[in-house]
Amino acid sequence: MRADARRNYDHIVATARVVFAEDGPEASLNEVARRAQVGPGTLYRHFPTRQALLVAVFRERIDRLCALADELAAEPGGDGGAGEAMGAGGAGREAGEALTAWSQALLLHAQTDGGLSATMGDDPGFDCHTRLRAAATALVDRALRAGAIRADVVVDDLFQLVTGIAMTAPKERAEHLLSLALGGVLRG
Amino acid sequence: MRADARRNYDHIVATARVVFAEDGPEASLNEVARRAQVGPGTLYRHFPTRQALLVAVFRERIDRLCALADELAAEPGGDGGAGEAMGAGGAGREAGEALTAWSQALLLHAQTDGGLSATMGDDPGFDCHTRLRAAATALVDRALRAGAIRADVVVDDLFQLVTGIAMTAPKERAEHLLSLALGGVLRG
DNA sequence: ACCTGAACACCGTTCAAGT
DNA sequence: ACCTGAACACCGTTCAAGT
Repeated sequence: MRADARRNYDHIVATARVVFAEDGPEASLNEVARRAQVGPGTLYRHFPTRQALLVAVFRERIDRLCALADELAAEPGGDGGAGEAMGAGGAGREAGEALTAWSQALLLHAQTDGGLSATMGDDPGFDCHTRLRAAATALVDRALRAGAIRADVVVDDLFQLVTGIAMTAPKERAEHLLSLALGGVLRG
Repeated sequence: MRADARRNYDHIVATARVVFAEDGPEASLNEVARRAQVGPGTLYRHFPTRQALLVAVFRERIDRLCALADELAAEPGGDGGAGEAMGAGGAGREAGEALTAWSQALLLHAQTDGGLSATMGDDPGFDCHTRLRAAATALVDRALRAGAIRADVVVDDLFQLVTGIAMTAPKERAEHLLSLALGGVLRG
């Protein structure tokens, strides 16, 4: 990558971060190009779709979310064995708490600066949604094995509840709504 | 209202119903005007905002939802008295079932032809959201008095959960998600 | 190789001119 | 009193022409 191209790329991402924060994820791409002082063609060369630009802007945050999921999944108290299928033991409680904690982090991300848009639409090459889904799967599976959540819950349920709440609820109510929704997901 | 104006009005609504069903609630208003064979100015004269047009298209459906809420709220088994605050009695169960049934109807409406958009944004003069909210309040209050739902639940929680699910979940999964979410709302 | 920016087809919205 | 449709300022996106 040539030096001027690299500079343009970085400058576009930095500008887009500001513009998305101001105007939301539907912000005008021409406006981004204008403020980054490049032609619209240059923006489209680097980021052929809006998704691609959103992903570039939110990449770090998504990395952090994946890392958090990995940490939480690696904690002790994972499996509870067959005898603990009803989730009465401490392992079930910890698995449920880990899932709750991660859901809260995902909700916070989705609510901040339109992080949701970057996270959801699938995108060849990076595919945030798939990565987050994989990270979350470990947590959900562990909770299922420990009997901490309803047996008919799947990973996508978690995503759809969290993203739905992020889209509709005012910021102050979102946590409360998540606690309601998780109340139906968790057991006991 | 002059005869030709009335005819234009009706024709615009009928055309919009088709176009919204085809292209979703973000469909081009110029396209609606074109297909209704009126100038864009005529459309804007009758419907100063997109909301106003959406409301006109979905008015009947919203009326039906309000009527359903009224019926369900008028059913027997409403209050359980102070002694039944833990929701153990049949009245609590019925109040919970009524709330569940109405939530399912609201979900169905929100999922069909972008009914959500018409329902939500507030709109002086008709204000679907306010009307639906009032209708739902009776059901939620009754459920609260009967102890059928968590004490910290408010009407808006119900709306935000249902609309969030309608926005994010694929049609086939929506009912399952609603059952999860209501599992956290309901008691027992 | 990469950038530029004029150009295209659209959008929502308005408003002078008509009937 | 109501309708018309050209016009305006925008949008996303493309692509010949430049360096």
